[in-house]
Amino acid sequence: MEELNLLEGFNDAQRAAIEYCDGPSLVVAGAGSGKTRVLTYKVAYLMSHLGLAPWSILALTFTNKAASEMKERIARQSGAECARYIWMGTFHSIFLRILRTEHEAIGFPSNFTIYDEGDSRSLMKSIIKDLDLDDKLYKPSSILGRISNAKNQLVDSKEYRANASNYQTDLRERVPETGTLFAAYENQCRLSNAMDFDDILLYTYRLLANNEDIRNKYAERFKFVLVDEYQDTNFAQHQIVWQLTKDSRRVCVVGDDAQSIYSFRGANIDNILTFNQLYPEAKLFRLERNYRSTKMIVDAANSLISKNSRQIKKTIYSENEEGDKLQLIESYSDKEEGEAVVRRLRQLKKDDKCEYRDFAILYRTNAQSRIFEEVLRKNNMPYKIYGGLSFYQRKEIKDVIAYFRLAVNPDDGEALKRVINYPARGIGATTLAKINAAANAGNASIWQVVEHPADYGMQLSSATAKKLIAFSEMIERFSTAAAEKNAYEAGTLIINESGILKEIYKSSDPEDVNRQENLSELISGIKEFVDQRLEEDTQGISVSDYLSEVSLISDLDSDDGETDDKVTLMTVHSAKGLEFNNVFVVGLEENLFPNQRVGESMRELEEERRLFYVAITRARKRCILSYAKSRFRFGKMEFENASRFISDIGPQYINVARQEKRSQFGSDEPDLPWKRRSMWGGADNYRQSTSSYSDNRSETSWRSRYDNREERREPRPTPTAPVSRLTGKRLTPVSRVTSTPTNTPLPLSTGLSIGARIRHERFGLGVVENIEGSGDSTKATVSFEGAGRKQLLLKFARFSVVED
DNA sequence: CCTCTTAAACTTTTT
DNA sequence: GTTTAAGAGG
Repeated sequence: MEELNLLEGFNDAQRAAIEYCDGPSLVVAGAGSGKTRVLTYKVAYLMSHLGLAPWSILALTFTNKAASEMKERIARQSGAECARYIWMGTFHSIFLRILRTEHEAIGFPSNFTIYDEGDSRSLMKSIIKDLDLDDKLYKPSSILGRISNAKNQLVDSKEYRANASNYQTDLRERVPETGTLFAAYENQCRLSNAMDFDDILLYTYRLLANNEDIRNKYAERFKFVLVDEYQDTNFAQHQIVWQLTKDSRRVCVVGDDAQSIYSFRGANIDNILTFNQLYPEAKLFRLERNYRSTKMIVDAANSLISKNSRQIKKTIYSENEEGDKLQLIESYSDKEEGEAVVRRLRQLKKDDKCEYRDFAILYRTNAQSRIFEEVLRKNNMPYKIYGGLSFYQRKEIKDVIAYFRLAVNPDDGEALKRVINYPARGIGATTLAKINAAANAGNASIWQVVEHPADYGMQLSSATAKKLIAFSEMIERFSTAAAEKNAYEAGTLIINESGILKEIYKSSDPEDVNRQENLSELISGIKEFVDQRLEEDTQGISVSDYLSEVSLISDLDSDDGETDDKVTLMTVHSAKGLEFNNVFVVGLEENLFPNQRVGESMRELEEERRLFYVAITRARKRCILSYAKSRFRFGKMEFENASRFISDIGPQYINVARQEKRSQFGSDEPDLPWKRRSMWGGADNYRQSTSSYSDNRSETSWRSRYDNREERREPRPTPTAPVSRLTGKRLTPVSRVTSTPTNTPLPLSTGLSIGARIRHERFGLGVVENIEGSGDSTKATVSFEGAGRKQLLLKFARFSVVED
């Protein structure tokens, strides 16, 4: 165990923040001010100086990443034993744990499932359909957004409907039935024994606020409560913390208003201000010294954030070296941006003799990652992408998880709908619709109807009834397995007996091989989960325990980042709390960063600016900004101006790298020889890395590529202009362009004969083995080289005869 | 009832 | 450009 007594290496402000434990405190911690270090030391201090037991400390974070990092650090400082018993995790994971224990008080069985966003959306969609509302007006995601806002304000459907002003707002927004939908959604969740993310907070609040004994139990258990990233908490979280600490008043919240970037999810900077109202005696500590970045970066970030009006006053400063100015790379297109950034990255790596892991490329939206991925791959540079569609979002994984969920909680309607006919077992949409209707009529879960169809007035053919019985018996077997075996044993049994394994291993397409790999990764993940818990002697190795953990993980936080040397690609949001020697912030264009939807809203614009502030302050040594004048969006080339945020930074902090190369788009000037000369001439830094590129692209090759491109835009002259079947008239050029058939369906009179060789649009080369029928229903049996034997209805098949 | 083809919508950001 | 939804063929 490390020596803690000295509190060495902390400045006065940090030390004061650590040592003050007598009452509530608010620590305003600027970017890079050693916030996490202070927090972890404070936890250690609570144990060593105040003698608090690990299990009497509650430390709440916002993300899994932050929680696991803190856990790790505390394990290093105070020993793994201590770290394990501290109540440390995200709001959602800690409260979920409490809710499972106290489930009776909120009227849920303990095995309730967590609906992710996809589940919520499909549930809402089916509710909208069931209520026969116009799906043009009622978009599941926007309705869910309204419901989410309400829940974050601790309002349930009953209260929502009781409040007339909600109805007025909904009426104005042309969704007057929102309250009805809210109630139906809530009811369905209850029937399915399920909660969504917001419910976890809402029910936790209810639990504490309505049950004084339970509130006391936890308020007394947690002798000290710490909250990280307080600026990102919403009202519900804020109120839960209040319930837990209003008596003890031993609470420390840490946050930075300048880094509040989650208001879209209900986060409220005002919680920091309200904190002072709720706890008038709270002490305020400011951590203003930045230990992470160079003076240049800190000053630049300060100059940016000073453009925001709403903020707590503070002066962030750095005592580190001066550092280089920020750099701005301008490119003509998104593709060139990718190349320029990677080129610069390679150069920096060479100059500084540093590693790939010293670099991060940060962007506003996940969609921007693709280009950088491509360029990095082309350059054989290792990279790692965070975010995007996570492992647990993949179809095959969600299918397996759905079976697990059903095994633990058969009432889980969304899981049931997902797998009742996967793998195919002849229970199709028609049957499911009937079951659903019966469930709605009887206010029962789908599972109840499946289990006892007759009780709900279902009239089924004997074949269908048989299939349903087989399905429900299977689920019951799974339930038994989930209850008796550990997650790994039960999991493999389920994957086998459900038919998923067979389904996924039945073909060897590259895509299916990929799914197979994912499936085996999932299985080994479950094994790891079980083994690790056995090793650590942690309770809970059942499927249910596994699900609880998995349902709150969105990003794959397999932190092998320490061991392998890779460039990091992520959104700015997910970069929060991290740091890198060199940071590229890319796509700095209007309508992208700041994002399009910001529009005129000053508040949202300021949030975007804070987001940019977060991006810049991730950098220790160098920060490189980049934008492209044109970019592919929504399948179209779009032109944009540089982001206003670039000019929000004082010009004295930025160097503009010269544009190096002409694009084939957006310019009517020819390729410029002098531009290339300037690269050779060594006027800028990119000389060596770009030279080979421009070499390969001589004037002629560039020109011919351009010309080809132009040519392709013209409608190609068609040898035989298509003739409308109905009118016999020649089709207009317009419709010809939109529907140019590459393979005109062969007239039947062609006299296709047995033994003929044909080329099919999709299946490739094949030999006709048999022909049967006549007229429109003429069928040919064709044996294809790649795709095997197929039956083709000649009326529709798209193929051509291959002449010998 | 399943699978393939085509059309439409879509992009913030995360628990 | 990508993914998902609806529609139609087999």
